[in-house]
Amino acid sequence: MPELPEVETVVRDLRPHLTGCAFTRVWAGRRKLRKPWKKIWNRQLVGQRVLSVERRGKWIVIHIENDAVLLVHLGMTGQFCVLPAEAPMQAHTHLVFDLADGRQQLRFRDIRRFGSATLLRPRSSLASYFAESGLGPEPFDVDRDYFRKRLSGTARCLKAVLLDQRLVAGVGNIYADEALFAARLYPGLRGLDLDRNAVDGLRRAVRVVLKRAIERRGSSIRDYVGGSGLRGEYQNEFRVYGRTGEPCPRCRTPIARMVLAGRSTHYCPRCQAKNVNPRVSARRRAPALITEA
DNA sequence: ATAGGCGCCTGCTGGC
DNA sequence: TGCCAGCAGGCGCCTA
Repeated sequence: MPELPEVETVVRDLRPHLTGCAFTRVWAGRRKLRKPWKKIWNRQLVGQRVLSVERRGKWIVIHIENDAVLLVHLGMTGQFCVLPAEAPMQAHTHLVFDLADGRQQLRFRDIRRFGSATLLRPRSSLASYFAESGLGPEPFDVDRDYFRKRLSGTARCLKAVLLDQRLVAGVGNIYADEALFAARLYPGLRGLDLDRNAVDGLRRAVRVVLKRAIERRGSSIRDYVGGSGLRGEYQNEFRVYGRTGEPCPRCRTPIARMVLAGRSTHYCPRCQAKNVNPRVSARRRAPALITEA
């Protein structure tokens, strides 16, 4: 579910509630998440204050006193909210952290349990944790040269490249499709098919789409809510994602759907050209890419 | 190196 | 009405 804009929204919502606040009690349910929660972490967290709440890619990073980090991933259906302690406990709530004021709780809820919560100690292991997974740079930190280099060197399709967290961290299925539409690029093009302009355009599109989605507090299709329980609004601005058969907002051609990199992929068959730069260089059209619909 | 397939989970929708 | 297949915002593992 949650991609960079959703996780960023959660982090921004949680930050004012958690920063400087101590955990007074931790409760963990029996059913395990992607990684099991260890009982010893309860004791290690109680009495400790939150130093900061940050985001890295799709990860929520909560720095705690006592040289620890609470690392949370929302998977597909994770919700991480501060709620009044008396709020009814919803089904699929797996972790509850009582906050020092006694009136509020931080709760982790996850229907499909693809999410995870881990306590890392010491804090310095955070860097190696991300390094081992090869987590790439934040999209807003990526410069032109890096993007050109990584794109030109790969025969993988653009959709797969954008979903690969090692290249750029935080893009998921929705924003990959939306960015490719914004850049007018066919998702099945290979990285090395693109000229410099196209690569630069894609980098720009990723940033613009993510930034706008953050402004709209992310996208709520079914389960996603921010850290305050509020839904996002960007789903109202989708141009292709989930709009199979509806008219393209630019040219009215029906939006098409195909499976790429194992994921449902939505695009406009007319304005997302299979050749790189249709208006400028029809010559560059690669024959292998203009067959099949 | 990379694509494809599966598994991990639950819940909802649409077709018959 | 009921059943079943297919689908869903993620990711890691395996195989070819």
